[in-house]
Amino acid sequence: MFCMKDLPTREDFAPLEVYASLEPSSMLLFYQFLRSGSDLLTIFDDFLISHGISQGRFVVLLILRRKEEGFAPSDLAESAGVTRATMTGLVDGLERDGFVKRYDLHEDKRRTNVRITEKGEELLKTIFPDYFSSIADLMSDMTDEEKRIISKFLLKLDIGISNSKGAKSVA
Amino acid sequence: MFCMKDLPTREDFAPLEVYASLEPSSMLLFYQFLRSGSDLLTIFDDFLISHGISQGRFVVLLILRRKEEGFAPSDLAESAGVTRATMTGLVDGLERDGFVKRYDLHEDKRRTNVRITEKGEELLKTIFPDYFSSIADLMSDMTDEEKRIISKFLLKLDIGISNSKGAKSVA
DNA sequence: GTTTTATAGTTAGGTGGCTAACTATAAATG
DNA sequence: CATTTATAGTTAGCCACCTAACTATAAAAC
Repeated sequence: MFCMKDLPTREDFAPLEVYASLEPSSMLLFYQFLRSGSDLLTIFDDFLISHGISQGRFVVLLILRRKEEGFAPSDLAESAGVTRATMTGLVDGLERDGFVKRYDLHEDKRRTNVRITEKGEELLKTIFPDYFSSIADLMSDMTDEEKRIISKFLLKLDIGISNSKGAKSVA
Repeated sequence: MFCMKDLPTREDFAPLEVYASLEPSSMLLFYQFLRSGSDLLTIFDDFLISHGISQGRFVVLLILRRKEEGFAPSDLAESAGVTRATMTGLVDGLERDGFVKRYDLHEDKRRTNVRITEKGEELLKTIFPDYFSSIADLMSDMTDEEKRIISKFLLKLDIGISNSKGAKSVA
């Protein structure tokens, strides 16, 4: 979550113009983007919590739905973008509540296979209708053309992001 | 943070078309946006941690810089978008390390005033040059015209977001 | 002017991430 | 084949946020 509800204004940057590297338009967009992204994440979280599931758990169920034969916990972690340690906790909770099940793989005793259960599928089915319509509502002010433009922007931003990661200078 | 590195593709939504409320283009943009926003937040975090400060603390210092005479902790919490309890912890840590100082307000013994110290200012000054140039780099693929378009999009999204909040149906 | 209500800040305890270290098994190497 | 190295998963402990409850003070209402 990004902690800055009151975004700085263009005037706030005026006293900082001694810094040659300061680009107010980039700064403003950066903050605005973090703010919106963070708000969207919060809304997403709250929505799921009101349906009795955490974001992490929900995403695991969504991923499991993609492949009937199940996933290794490490693949789930990779797909979800969390550590294996975190995935252990998510799967523990989901299994305890009966939404997923672990199966042993006898060819390699280190490995495990995780599958969604019938109960897990049912949970998703109760959430989906609201979920889809809420997201559609969020985007309802935008035309398809606008969506296309934003999507292109996000790709450019991703390029900036991966460059940063590589350079390790990052912001 | 948004847990879903492998975003769903358009094909992933095909089996879900039984849901009338499903709008694949909205869903894809929603996920793409969450993903990029989350990546940006992570980069921002990592950058600050490499400079020895947490995001929450950094934002408090940025806010304090805006007003010489300082802020009440509750105003800081409001501006930062965190709870008062969280702000107590942030100010505790910053004060312990000498970056801010609490002052009593004698006209109302419940209240406190928090100000940035010289040491706090110095810390920001060591971070700023890198900070500004890193953000400028992130945005370097975009023209000013593009920034303007994105900014407009984000405002539209914010409208969707505040509508959701009001409706409490939210996604 | 006593009592009720509201406000500022803190404390206590919970959650969901993380890293680092550990266990068990498998694969590679001498 | 014995030993080293790598891999899958888990455990333990940290951090930053949250909510709910508490303390002290101030303001409002009888």
